[in-house]
Amino acid sequence: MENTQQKIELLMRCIKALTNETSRNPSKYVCYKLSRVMRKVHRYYEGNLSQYGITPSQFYVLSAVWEKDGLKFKELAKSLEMDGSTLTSILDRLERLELVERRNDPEDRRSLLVFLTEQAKQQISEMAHLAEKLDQEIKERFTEEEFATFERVLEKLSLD
Amino acid sequence: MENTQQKIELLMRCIKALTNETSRNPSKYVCYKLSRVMRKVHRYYEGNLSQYGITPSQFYVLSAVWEKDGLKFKELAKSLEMDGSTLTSILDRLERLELVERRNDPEDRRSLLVFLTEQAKQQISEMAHLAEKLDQEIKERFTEEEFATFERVLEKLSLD
DNA sequence: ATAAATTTATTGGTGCACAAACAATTGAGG
DNA sequence: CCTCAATTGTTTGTGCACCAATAAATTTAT
Repeated sequence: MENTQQKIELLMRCIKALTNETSRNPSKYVCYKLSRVMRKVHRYYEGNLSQYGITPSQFYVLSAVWEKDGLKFKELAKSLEMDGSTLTSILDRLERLELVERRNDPEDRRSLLVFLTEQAKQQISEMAHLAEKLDQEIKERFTEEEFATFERVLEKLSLD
Repeated sequence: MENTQQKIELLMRCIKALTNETSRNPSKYVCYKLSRVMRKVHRYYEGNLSQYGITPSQFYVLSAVWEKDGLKFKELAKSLEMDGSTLTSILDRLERLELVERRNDPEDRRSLLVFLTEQAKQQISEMAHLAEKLDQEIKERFTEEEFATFERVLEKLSLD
């Protein structure tokens, strides 16, 4: 009887530990989990993209410009949900790498338009291919349904 | 007949757009989705934790020290999977805020031990309570099974 | 038409995140 | 011992990410 009681207590402690209900460890927080995983995946992309001399964030910007060449700075920032000042600094680096070009908007002198350089146009599809491969590697580790749920939750969280 | 053909083409384009198979938009990449959501959730935590004058990362460090007071710098960095130099700068700020204290390790003069201050001990449980509330708000938006799958995928990604 | 409000991109400042170089200390092998 | 290798934490440098303040241009209101 006592033995049973002890077993029950042990099991309850296990459950609490597993569900992190009373733990003080930060790994119980959604935000912490997200940032940890994001950093890990980011480093993985980073290590692979480094052969092109660019970072993941720079790659996202290039992809967005690739999708719509010559779009406005403002639209670019909006589509990437990125603060304008962050985009400014990324464009500075991409321009120094001669992958991107800023041109004046003939219709609004406050605004500016962003274009890929010829060099970037030649490289970007190869970069995208690499990124897709990395994605595939990640997805392979899960069932389709599992990963679909994962992405659905991400999608829902990115709204609001 | 032609009409049917057109419909099929339209539907196929829809499916491609939905599955992002051929899209150049960066939002198709797992890494991009992760970082976007992470930033969003991070900002949400940040806005709430700001009443205590700390950032999410600082909160994670405080929580980890709260869990095990006086642990070694090295162990702390390892448990948070955080680069040593990052932890150094966070501890600098937490020490300036008088929430944390660095002490020499009597057993190894290279090593140092990290402690919460009295002030931090008084505040940390309230902070943790807030963070749990924020987590709860996020989880409420999904079914239990959905979120469990989400966390399981995160967990699996954070390994290896 | 002109002053005021709004929009657009940049700058400056803070706080991560990480790699590389470094100084101090400890451990191991000769 | 004593040198050489390994470990520990900090510093330095780069790249985001975001806020607040700014300057230039445009729009609105009067």
